[in-house]
Amino acid sequence: MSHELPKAYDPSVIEERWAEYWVRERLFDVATAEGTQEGVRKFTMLLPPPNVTGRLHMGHMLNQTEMDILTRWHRMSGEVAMWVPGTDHAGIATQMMVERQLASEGKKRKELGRSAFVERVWEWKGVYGGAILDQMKRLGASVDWGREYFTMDERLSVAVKEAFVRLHEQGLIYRGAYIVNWDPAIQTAVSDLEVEHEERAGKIYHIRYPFADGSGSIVVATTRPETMLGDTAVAVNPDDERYLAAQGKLVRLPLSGVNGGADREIPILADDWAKPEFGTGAVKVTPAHDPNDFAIGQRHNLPNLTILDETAHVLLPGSPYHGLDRYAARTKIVEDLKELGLLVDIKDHTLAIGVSQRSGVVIEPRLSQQWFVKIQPLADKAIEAVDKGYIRFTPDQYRKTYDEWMKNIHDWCISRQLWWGHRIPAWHCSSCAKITVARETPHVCEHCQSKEIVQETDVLDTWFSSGLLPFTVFGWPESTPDLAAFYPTGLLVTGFDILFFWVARMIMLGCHFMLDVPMPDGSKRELKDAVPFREVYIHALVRDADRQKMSKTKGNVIDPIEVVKKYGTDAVRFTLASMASPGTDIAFSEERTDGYRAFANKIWNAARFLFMQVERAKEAGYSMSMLAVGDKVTELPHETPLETRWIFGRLSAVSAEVDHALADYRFDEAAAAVYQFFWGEFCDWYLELVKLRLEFSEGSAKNAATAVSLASLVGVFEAALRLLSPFMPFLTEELWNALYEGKPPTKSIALTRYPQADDFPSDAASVAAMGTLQELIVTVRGLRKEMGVPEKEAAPIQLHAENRVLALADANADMLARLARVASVAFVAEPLTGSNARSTSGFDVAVVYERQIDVSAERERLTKDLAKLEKGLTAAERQLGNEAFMAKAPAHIVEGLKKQAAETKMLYDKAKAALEALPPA
RNA sequence: GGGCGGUUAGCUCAGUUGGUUAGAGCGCCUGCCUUACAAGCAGGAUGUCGGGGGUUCGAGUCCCUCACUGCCCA
Repeated sequence: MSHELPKAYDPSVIEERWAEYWVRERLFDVATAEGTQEGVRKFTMLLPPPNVTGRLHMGHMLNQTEMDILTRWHRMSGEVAMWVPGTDHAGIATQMMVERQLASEGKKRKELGRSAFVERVWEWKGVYGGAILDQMKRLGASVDWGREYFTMDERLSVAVKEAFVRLHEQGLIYRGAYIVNWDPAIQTAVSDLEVEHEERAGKIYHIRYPFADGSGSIVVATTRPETMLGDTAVAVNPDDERYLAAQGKLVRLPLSGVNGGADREIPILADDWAKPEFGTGAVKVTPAHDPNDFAIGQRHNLPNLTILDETAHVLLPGSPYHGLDRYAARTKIVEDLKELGLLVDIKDHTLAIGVSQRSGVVIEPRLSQQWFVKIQPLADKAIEAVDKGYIRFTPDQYRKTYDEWMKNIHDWCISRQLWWGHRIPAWHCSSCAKITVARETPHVCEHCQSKEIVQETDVLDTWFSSGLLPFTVFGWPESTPDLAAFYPTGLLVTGFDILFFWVARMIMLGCHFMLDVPMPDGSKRELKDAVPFREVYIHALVRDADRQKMSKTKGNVIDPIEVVKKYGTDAVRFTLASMASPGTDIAFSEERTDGYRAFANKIWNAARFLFMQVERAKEAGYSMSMLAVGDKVTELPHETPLETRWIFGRLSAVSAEVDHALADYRFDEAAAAVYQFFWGEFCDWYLELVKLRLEFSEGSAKNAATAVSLASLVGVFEAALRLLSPFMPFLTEELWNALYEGKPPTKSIALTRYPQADDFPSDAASVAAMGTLQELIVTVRGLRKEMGVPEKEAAPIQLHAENRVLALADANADMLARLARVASVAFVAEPLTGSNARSTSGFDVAVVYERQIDVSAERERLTKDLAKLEKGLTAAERQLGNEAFMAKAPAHIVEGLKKQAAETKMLYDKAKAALEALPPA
């Protein structure tokens, strides 16, 4: 403690040092052995793997702050706390990133070829892929770096392959031609979840299709005229009387002729899908380019005519539209229809359009061969797991959201037409056209033994591998000690945006695969132990200070690293924690962060003060020894002054409060409790009061009260640092180490014990007595201010109260003198009601000071007070006069109200007397 | 179209199973360079709890309804 601390806290000079130290010393790595010990409590959690191409954003920082607070809290509470980090190979994003890089060199992916391209991606990953985890390291996330993974790691790839093969063997994976969401920019299928629905202003076109027999025509309505080239029918509702005669007829499809040939003829059929009230009531059916039309096509055995290629250009050799982009084709087709007199009408229409979340282009529904997971059997177990309470959601409302989604789930398209990702372990045979799915690369077709086999070119959806992580990170399919020790994990903390993408899929896949893995003791695993995690905490969105969603286009994105540079990691963490009330979005404001930087500075200065005192004490001959880590303070020597008994009592209560709040994921309440204690009680009151005891000037005698005060000051501060540590790990690490003069009992404050309520003596009488003194001090301060007593001038007071209070004031006259500049206390028998007096429920107090009374201000204050008191009194009396209330309300409520009414009456009378005593205006 | 949430001080938000006269931080106003801290100290002002109706001895809290607003799904 001999070193000097700078006057103001500068996080930038300490944070990087500690961040590096924590990683270098491997402080948060967990050995498997620790997790397998009998009776040891475990807290295990997976980091939602950030995208390997990503940079840390505010959402990550919130997510990681919450996880780090919880992990540090559990760790300090004596549990084996393991938080596993890793990154996701992010198939589409990474491939796009590298393609962009290639483009800048004038190269194309397809020119490079698959294996060279994949090699290139690995190179890219090696150079840039660690960025986001480096950012995490800098922010001090207390993760187990020894267990860091990447979803494309060899061992995880083996697991992915195994999962695929097993699902296939179980008949839960199939391949087929279905309409999928096709991204024409990236040229791959994407899942339903990767499509965002937007409302856009568009048009609806009414087009006349002439009957083939020349007997008339029918008008269809469509928002996508260009797809008419692929029409294979027109549908009308079977009950639509307008079209009864038309059913069964053929129409000649305009513009459909190729190479100058005749237009195709297609049937008019009846199908419920056609809604009479929509458009003209007749719809064109394009099975290969619309999911609903595809379903109609299935019902009526229509041919599927693909007329758009993988890039959404017309694919119809011989047609004048061949090669045109979908929108160019639309323009031209509309023009041509107009010319032919077949365009009946164009109306404005708001259409719901699917946009690829990845590339931003409009999704083109496309018929293609894809791989799917038959999801219902998995979903059934996933529903049961949550339904039976094996997995608990916080906030609880997400349980419903989850349930809704899970009950309306569709088969999952898991194939992607990409090169970067886990390649599907299936081989196509060119001899018999059958497919061989295998763990090891096969040499021959398993059906016909032909050697003409070639591996499937598609890769798996990235979420397929992420969904397996809760068990693959621990070694599945091998039965490893880690898997036995750490599965299921305890908690998952994430945002609602990936509830379906990831959370739901982990639950489905975990429940499915882990049910087959026996328990560590060899018994059969049940669903409750097959779940990937027991709790899910879903946090809100971080918005900007104006509650706007952050977006690159709006330009209101806050870079957490920038804010951290400006205010320090601890201040940003504290801001996020203090605003993280479950279910409420966070409006991130720098003003707030500035406030928490001030909090950090406050603590820093409290430490400076404390170190200063310890120095002086040493010079005065006091010896100081720190408590051993984890030692409880069970009882205090009888010389212990009131304020020290009080602060220990408060410390005990706050420890309990923080513990409860964190157990309920109430980061906001926990942060507020620590903040209020540290600043509002420890700094504002305790430090000021303890100054009374720390008299080290020459000539003052050594005494027990000083010794115990000094030891308590240091002890309470040390414990408070531990209490704060999960929220502000950097500041507390620095000060805690300073406290031990570079010889700390453990390698980090993060490895000490979290303060528990019964670690400290809690004396209710002292806490109550301090409460009375605080009220007295605050009241006197207020009076003095009002009366214009100069700040530095001491003034006598008069006090009227019961003996208990008088005795307290008498015994603690030094406190009153120090904190309220009380020169002397006179005890008076009569109630005090003058304009220099104030009354509380416990006492009347008057400040004795000659002054110019601001009569009008005083009258205003008293009149306001009186009105408030009268209102309260009326309400209370009405209640007490209410027989029903007296009869039905519980006794303690009635008692409380009676007591309160009496107090209010007393205060009312006094205020009234004071008002009447004022000289007339 | 279906579902879920929100509306409390100037701003951002708390408010436990209904229980006494609704809180915090920031901001605002006033006075202080009080030897840890001006990133500070002390004092102060600020609310028809979105509107209406109901249940109850008692409603910010429960129910109905309306308005506004956000999100998810189709």
